[in-house]
Amino acid sequence: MKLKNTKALGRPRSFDTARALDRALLVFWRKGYEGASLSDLTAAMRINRPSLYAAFGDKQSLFRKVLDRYAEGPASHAHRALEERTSRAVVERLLAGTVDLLTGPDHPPGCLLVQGALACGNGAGATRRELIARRDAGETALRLRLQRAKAQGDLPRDANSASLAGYIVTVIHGMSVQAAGGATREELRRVAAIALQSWPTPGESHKKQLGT
Amino acid sequence: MKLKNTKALGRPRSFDTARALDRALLVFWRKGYEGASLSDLTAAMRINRPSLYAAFGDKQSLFRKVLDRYAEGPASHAHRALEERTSRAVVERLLAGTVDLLTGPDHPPGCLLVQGALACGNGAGATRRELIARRDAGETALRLRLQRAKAQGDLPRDANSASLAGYIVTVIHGMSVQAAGGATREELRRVAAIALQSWPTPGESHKKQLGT
DNA sequence: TTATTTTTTTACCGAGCGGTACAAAAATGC
DNA sequence: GCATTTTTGTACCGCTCGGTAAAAAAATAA
Repeated sequence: MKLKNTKALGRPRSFDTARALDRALLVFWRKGYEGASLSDLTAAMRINRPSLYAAFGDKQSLFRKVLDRYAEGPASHAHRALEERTSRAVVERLLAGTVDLLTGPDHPPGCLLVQGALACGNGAGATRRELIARRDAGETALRLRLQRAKAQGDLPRDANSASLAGYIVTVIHGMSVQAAGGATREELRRVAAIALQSWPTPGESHKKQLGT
Repeated sequence: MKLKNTKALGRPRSFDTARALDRALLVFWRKGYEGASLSDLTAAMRINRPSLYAAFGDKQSLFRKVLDRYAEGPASHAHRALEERTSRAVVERLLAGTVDLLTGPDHPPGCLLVQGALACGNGAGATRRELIARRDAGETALRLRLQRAKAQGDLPRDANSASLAGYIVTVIHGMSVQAAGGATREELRRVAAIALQSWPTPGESHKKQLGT
């Protein structure tokens, strides 16, 4: 953490970096990593190119900062959902919050982590892998939360945490594609409701689910 | 239909258009519409640029022909799945065939209709909308099949065909994202199995599902 | 004031993009 | 043979891409 306990030397920056990041986020969200050109970005951020490079580094570095802001801002519901008391409440809140995110009126539809760089040219391979890693991190966090639920008797002992987490994450990613295609909030809520029907009840045992 | 009842005039084409299309398909599949450059395409197709334009038109026209070939070839399981006798068999076969497609060893992972152009720059907007239309067509075909199932007593009268079709398509699109991120065939089969658990039983009635 | 530091502005770079003009090459028709 | 038709190979077009050099501008330090 850098403390600004004294006046900075040199010409002061004329823009707010957080605001500029938010504007860059909207561009990447709508157009993806490759589809967002530096001209698109600088126009939206209302800064010129050298200022962008001085403040955020190159395009890939800017995108990573945007991803961090996305996780702390628009997608922050996911962290809170994992803190619910029961696994059922966790996935209910996770799905409900995701539907709201994917169809929010103040930004492009869909999920940045999905449509940022799903398939891309050679130049964006590193960014694509970065997004895969962040999606995997989310799935892992949910899996660990479900394992805890099993230890607490909140899920059947024969429930498969990894498969259940994979299922929920799959539904979330699928809803992201649906939202990018124009699905409405109500449609996605109905999808989420059906998805929840296959959620195991604490006492119940599902024959086809085995192991950890 | 043009019949080639006589020898064609002029210099004969030195490549097989179907083979060339298959090679272009692999490039678009892996890199998406924008990520696939004309140099990528001509190199993979083993033809030069003017030959490509003469045979297939511009990039967008080539992509549409590739989409048609994708539907008739690798993704043709979907048509066959809809012909199963019961709605349960339809979705089981649809999911199983989709998992095999998404993780096939002879081509890139994932679904071309999803990762072809999910979010993109201004130049690919028309292609993006084309993919949305094709995904919607698939969802509509499934919805109509489920409506028929209801009429035949194969699904509860209070089942919502549109929501159920939306749910299955969402799972399929989500599995496509998972596959693009490296999910294995076995992982996706477990996801499909869980997704099927919320499929309604003919006689049974689900309180939260209403209407058509 | 003058020196120093940082940001802004303008202009530009080489590379790659999608797309095409043009002429040589290879077939058929006569 | 020779004209005609189509495809091939080469070389190129204007444009946009991500990224940067260089100097003017705006602040602090002395």
